[in-house]
Amino acid sequence: MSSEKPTTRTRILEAAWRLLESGQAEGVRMADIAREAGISRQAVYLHFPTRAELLVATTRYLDEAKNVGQRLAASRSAATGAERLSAFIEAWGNYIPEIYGMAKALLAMKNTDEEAAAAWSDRMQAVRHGCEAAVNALARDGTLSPDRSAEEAIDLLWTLLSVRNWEQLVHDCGWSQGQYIETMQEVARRSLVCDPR
Amino acid sequence: MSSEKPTTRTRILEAAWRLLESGQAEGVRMADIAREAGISRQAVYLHFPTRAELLVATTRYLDEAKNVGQRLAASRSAATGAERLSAFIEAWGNYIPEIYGMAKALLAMKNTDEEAAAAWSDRMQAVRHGCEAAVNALARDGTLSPDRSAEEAIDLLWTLLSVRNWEQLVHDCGWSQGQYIETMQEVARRSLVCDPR
DNA sequence: TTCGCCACTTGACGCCGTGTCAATTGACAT
DNA sequence: ATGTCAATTGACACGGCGTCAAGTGGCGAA
Repeated sequence: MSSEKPTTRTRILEAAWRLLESGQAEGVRMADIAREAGISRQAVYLHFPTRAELLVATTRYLDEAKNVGQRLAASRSAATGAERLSAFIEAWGNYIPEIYGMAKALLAMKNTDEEAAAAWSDRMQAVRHGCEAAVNALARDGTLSPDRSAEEAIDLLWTLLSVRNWEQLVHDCGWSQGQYIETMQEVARRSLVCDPR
Repeated sequence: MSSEKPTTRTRILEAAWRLLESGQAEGVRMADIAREAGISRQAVYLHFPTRAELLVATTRYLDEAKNVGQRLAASRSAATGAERLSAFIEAWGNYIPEIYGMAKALLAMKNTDEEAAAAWSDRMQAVRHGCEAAVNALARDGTLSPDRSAEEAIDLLWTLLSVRNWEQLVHDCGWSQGQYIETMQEVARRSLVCDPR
């Protein structure tokens, strides 16, 4: 349905991806993407009506290429709820840096663009479902901390794992990726698991 | 040095404040502020060279009016480190909603404007110092969790208390302010205090 | 009173980035 | 040869920010 030839459309998506990934996010204009794709600025508009839709399409393209679904699926096979929680944090946490450029651009557009906001919210709901699954696994085991409702636990975990938090710890505070993962796992365990082993 | 007459400058600052506070942040243009202040758009430029500087001046004005320093000082008088941590989280957490409009605007500008980025970073460093003081108090008591260096503990607390996290929990997840404060206190306690009472 | 200063006004303009439009080119298919 | 379709070139409108220049009106000093 969608993968036969190295089309212009694809070249645009890859150009956008390349620029966003290794990039000052905000500084990626339509003209830049066009140049990177070796195409005129107007040609981009032949394929994507607005900048927002191009960004959204790029996220989808990325998700496909990077195969998020499959990665997060790994956490589903964990035996206990606590293990599942850790596996999920590791899977998602290691995915963040790969989508960070995109995320930053989308997050910036979110303020002004309805569509970008919807797209971002959609992606984040997917993460939230992962959080929900992890919390449910804990609840099933009876190891979910009793201090919080399941709903609150999900909200909390989801917030803890936000891209912004990753950005602040890894970029602003200079944490390593490993440090980030381990700490998040531990904070989550201590905050959500009733007898944090 | 700065408070004698209800000057135009002040009216501008108050107009900006009013709009940002009860507002769609991003939708606050120079022209809007001017109109709100009952002044021509150009007159604003007679007092503030750029939008960024106006926003920065507005934060300063707000800080003065709301008296952050004094509020955070309260947490300094707590007896134990753990109490100090809780008091600090409460003080800062309750301050966030009052500056949220400003914060949002500044945060949005941060992407593109050097000066806004610096101003925001400056404000956030102040919060970080509060975090540092709380962590140091724990360390002095010997109740700082041994799993983390003091530096890491500060980074973690600072991140936990970010405006973005407040926004996500209170606005996106619909938490009440009380729910937010209590949960943050508990997560911080469990993550940073060695024998979380 | 008159002059000059100063804050402010009005209105126009340039810059930049997004998005639109129209006219043209060139390849490929039939 | 002709039609189609992707892409090109170049121009333009719009919205925001910031600048510039030429007023206007009020108030204090001479």
